[in-house]
Amino acid sequence: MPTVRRVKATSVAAITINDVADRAGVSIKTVSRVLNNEANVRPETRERVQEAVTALGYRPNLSARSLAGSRSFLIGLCFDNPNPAYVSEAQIGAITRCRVSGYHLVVEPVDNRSETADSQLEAMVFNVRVDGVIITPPVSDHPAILAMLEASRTPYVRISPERDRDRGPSVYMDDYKAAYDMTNYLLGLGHRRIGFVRGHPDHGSSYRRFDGFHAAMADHGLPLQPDLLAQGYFTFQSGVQAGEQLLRHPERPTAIFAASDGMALGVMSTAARMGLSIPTDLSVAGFDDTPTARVVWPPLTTVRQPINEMAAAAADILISGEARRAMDDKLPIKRMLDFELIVRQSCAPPKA
Amino acid sequence: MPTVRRVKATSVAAITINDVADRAGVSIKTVSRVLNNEANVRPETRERVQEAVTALGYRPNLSARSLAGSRSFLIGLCFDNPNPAYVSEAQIGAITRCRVSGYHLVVEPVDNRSETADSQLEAMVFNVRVDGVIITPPVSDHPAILAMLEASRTPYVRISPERDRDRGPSVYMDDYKAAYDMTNYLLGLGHRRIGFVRGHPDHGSSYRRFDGFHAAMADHGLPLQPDLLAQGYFTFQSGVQAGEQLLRHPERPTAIFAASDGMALGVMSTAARMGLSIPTDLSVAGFDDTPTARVVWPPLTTVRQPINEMAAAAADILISGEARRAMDDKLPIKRMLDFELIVRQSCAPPKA
DNA sequence: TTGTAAGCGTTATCAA
DNA sequence: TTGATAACGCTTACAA
Repeated sequence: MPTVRRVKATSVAAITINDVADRAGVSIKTVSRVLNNEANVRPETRERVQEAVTALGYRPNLSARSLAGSRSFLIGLCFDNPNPAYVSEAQIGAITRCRVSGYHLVVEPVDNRSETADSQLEAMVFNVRVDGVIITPPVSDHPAILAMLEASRTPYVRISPERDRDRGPSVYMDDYKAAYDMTNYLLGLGHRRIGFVRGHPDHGSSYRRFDGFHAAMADHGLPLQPDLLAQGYFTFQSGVQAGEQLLRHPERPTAIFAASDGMALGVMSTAARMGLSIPTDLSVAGFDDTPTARVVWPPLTTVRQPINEMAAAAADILISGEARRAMDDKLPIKRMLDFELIVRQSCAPPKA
Repeated sequence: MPTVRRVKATSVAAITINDVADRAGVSIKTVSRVLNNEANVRPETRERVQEAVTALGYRPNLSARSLAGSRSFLIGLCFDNPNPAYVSEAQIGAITRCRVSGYHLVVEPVDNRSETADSQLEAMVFNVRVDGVIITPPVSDHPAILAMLEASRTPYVRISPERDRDRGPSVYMDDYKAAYDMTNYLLGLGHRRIGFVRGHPDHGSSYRRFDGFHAAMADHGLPLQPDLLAQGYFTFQSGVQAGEQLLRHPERPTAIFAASDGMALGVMSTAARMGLSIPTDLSVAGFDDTPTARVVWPPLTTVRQPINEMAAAAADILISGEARRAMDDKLPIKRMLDFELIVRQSCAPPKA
């Protein structure tokens, strides 16, 4: 009876650090040094090792590195899923930064409303042992998740946190300045009676956006007019109602700036129902650049969040080790990124 | 000078299999047996071990398992990004199945048009050593990627492949039956003159959808009328043109079934321009259930692909080991999943 | 049914 | 500047 040879799954025995060391005529420790860009390796030795690496097509085994060392080369991305476009962009941004340093991204969708959402993340922290976790909103405010991460001393970066903004490293955009700039844009078109639809009172960004609007108006010598202010809740429906309130005003605004695209769309629909044409009779601006914003007619002028860039920055903070150092030193890390004003066709100078 | 004690990143020394073995009064091998659900462990021993595991909150180190064994407990998900909603649903589906078996998902966006897209995946295969890769369309047809995966003997599952449908395991939906059922639905509403907008001739699904339409009509004794057929290319614009062609017909159809939502939307816009109201004057049905489908007015009746379920099935084929066995045995694996008919308000019985 | 011992492929220690 | 050698925490022979 012939002997049955069991072969490993990957039929060709993978090339290891030993093969490289043999070929380069050095010890594995030296190969390791070159791989990790450590100092104290003679240039010619380094070169010889590098030659062997490429010649052999050597790929360090991540599991072995992780087991022996202190890094797993894995970053976790934790998100809830209300907005696929947001999550998708965040993933691209994070991956882009990860690739540069040979890191990989492990995704972990969680249910943000669940009290036990942290247990879904635990496997990533304790079994996979990711080197850090990026958390997108609204999960970036989940108390149990933050607590679990801190207890396990896992570095994390929050994207656009709302509450406890000084807790742990975070990356966000300048809502205030974005609203300021958008308001300035409308003022530049010649508008003076500008209505504003506020965001949900539970969200910090609502206040920052309102303050930006307020400041721009004030800088143009235009005091706040309460009858040009409406309260919204980030929803389409609340935008419809805010639109009704603002547009049935005897001296109705020539422009309305809503603190979210959803509400801006609601305003547009109200305007349409009232026979007002956009942007001729009314200019409308939104905030967020949702996919629908570019599909409606006329396409909505709005603010794009730098989602991609924020996620990349978050990955960078993790990979560079800043997050861990900040954790040890109790230093806060904050990176504020630039938004983008997306000018489409929903705004025009006021009539006559 | 006091001694500086360097402590590992995770301040609390992690609990290992040794701790569990000690507490349970067995050898680590027995703990390993229990962990991996191996046979030949006395029930009471098994219980004792399990007690120790929960009492200690033991979490096996994935890197160690991966290094020693043949599994990494990591599945890769490879996708291009034309459609965030699709990718997002696929991720949820894959993760759901992964969680059941303690697997995690590593994401890898690639540029499908790039000839060297496979090199982006190589790190996942050779460094991370994922246990398998799920590939979503259109990457599921990328020749270099499939070749690389096969050469490295990495199990993979293709979702909705178009070309070489017998190459490797795949999961897809029944385009034929979906088109058949949708046509039947229109026939059930009383339509007899039904126009059809064909999909892009380069896509296999176009033919399967057309065949389903054709068969349903034939089963109702309605022969194919060439003047009720229009060629489209999955785009909005091609839908506009197809709509013009079909609707300027002297005896115009009472319903139009387009092989994609994009084209259906184009048909709707043409109808609106011609003063036809939907669904009173014309019923329109689409295919794909894109996000826009539910936003337009009237909301579009369409077919939902079981993206979530397909990804879950793909993960299952990988995790269960079917994919690897199929690779060894050269057996094809195919799983066809059920679609869903999404009835919204764009279809109604024909007038009089 | 259980245990001993030898890896798995790296990084870390410490001596040369 | 280098290199033996010992971890790292598990699985897998193989033995008992």
